[in-house]
Amino acid sequence: MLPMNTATPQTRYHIAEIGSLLSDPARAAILLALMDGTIRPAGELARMAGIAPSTASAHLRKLTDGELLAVIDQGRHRYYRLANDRVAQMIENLSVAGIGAPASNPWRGDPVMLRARTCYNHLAGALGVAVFEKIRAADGFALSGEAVHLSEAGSRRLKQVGLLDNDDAVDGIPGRTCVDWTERRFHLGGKLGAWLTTRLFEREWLRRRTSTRALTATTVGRNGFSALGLEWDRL
Amino acid sequence: MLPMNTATPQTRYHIAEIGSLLSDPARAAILLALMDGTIRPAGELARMAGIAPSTASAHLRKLTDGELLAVIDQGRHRYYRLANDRVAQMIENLSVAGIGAPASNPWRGDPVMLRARTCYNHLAGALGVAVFEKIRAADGFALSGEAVHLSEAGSRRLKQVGLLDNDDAVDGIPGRTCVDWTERRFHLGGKLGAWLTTRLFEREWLRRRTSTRALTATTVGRNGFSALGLEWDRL
DNA sequence: GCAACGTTTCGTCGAATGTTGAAACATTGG
DNA sequence: CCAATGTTTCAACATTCGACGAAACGTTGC
Repeated sequence: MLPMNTATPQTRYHIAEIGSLLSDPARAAILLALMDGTIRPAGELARMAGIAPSTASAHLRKLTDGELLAVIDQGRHRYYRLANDRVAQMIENLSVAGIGAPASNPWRGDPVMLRARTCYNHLAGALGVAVFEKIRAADGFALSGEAVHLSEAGSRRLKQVGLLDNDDAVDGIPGRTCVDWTERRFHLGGKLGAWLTTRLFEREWLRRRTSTRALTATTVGRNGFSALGLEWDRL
Repeated sequence: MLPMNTATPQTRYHIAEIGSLLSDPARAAILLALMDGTIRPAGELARMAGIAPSTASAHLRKLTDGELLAVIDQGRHRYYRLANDRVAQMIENLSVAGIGAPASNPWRGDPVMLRARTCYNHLAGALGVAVFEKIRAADGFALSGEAVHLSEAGSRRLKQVGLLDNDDAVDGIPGRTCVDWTERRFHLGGKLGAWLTTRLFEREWLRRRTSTRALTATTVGRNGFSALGLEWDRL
């Protein structure tokens, strides 16, 4: 046997391992079902993937062993979730490249998804990117590498538009920059991103569309974003 | 059977299909071998992956059918290459998330790779991002979406530092913004990125390290980058 | 305790996939 | 035209992997 490429000794197995986890439609369905950041029990995931509970159990075991999923024990239920937002990002990226007509890609075609959607547990799409940019433009973020923290100015800005109260403690919440695959720019991820997104739901700025990751802005939200310098209708 | 998730009808199969292609170590090795943008004949890829030519042929067929690879017929040789830089990017992204200790990720640990490397056929890493930023800061790019073209000012800047000649016709070459996974910023991809990178090799600013995608700057290159406002040693 | 419920384990079946050598096909160069 | 070289096809084999039902395991609530 002639000498082979030794430059990437373990990476190939690493890639193959992740590929194996993604190579099954049932597992893909499970991952996609959790892409909105929800936490779901095994039986429900089985139903959503269209397979028997026992089959799902095997798949879930593989996915957790592979550290793509994490599990939360709660009595006779076992709730599964994506291990972290990197996994979500990876999956979002995956379906963009490669096979088939670009039309088969939901993010290429669906303007509703392009405008505003959740990526794992935080805001993505044109709106996600725009919000990130507006806050950053106001020096609202302390950035170092991919780490993000809300600055003094950022807190002030959020209070101005009514998204932050005086007794909220968000200074310490760590965020991360997250690449928005449709916009090819950054949006806010990490715990800070999740917090802000939760707040947008609480304050009723945004509402989830049924059975999609797409989001719509309420009238309150439109006004709020407008106060941030963003016009929903122009996104 | 209870109702299942109909929100993503075909995406799951799409993901599973790409996952299947990545799920084999031999195929992963083939893809990794082409990650530096090289074009290689089937036999060589077989050798690099450590498999028989007949086996490699089967894998290559799958990869081309899946549009992850493209093939260039040239006499009795068939040269394979990555289908496009999206595929390269997807693979680079893949190995970041998921299984195993982060230490097993080459881009996390290797400072040489972090500083300058090729992504498919163009420049990436800290240098790639910095070059993109410097040219952009000088209004050197016409940006629209992910499309990039070199502007008047950009041509002028490149001529100043000796990377562009008067008889070069680069106005029409289409570039694309490409997300740099280690830096979490943009660098220049597409045909324009490939052109610039080729030019950097031609002018001997950069040299490939043996058997890696990592790059080193020559003395000429250091001076050149310095003229662009970049200090190689500070990257 | 006991019944109901959710989840996992186990055994088995069938389909899909990777592997190879030998043979066929294609191209080049004498 | 023929030999050498590179690539693909073919047939056969071994292995892996997903699917399911039945049974075991664990938890909750009466």
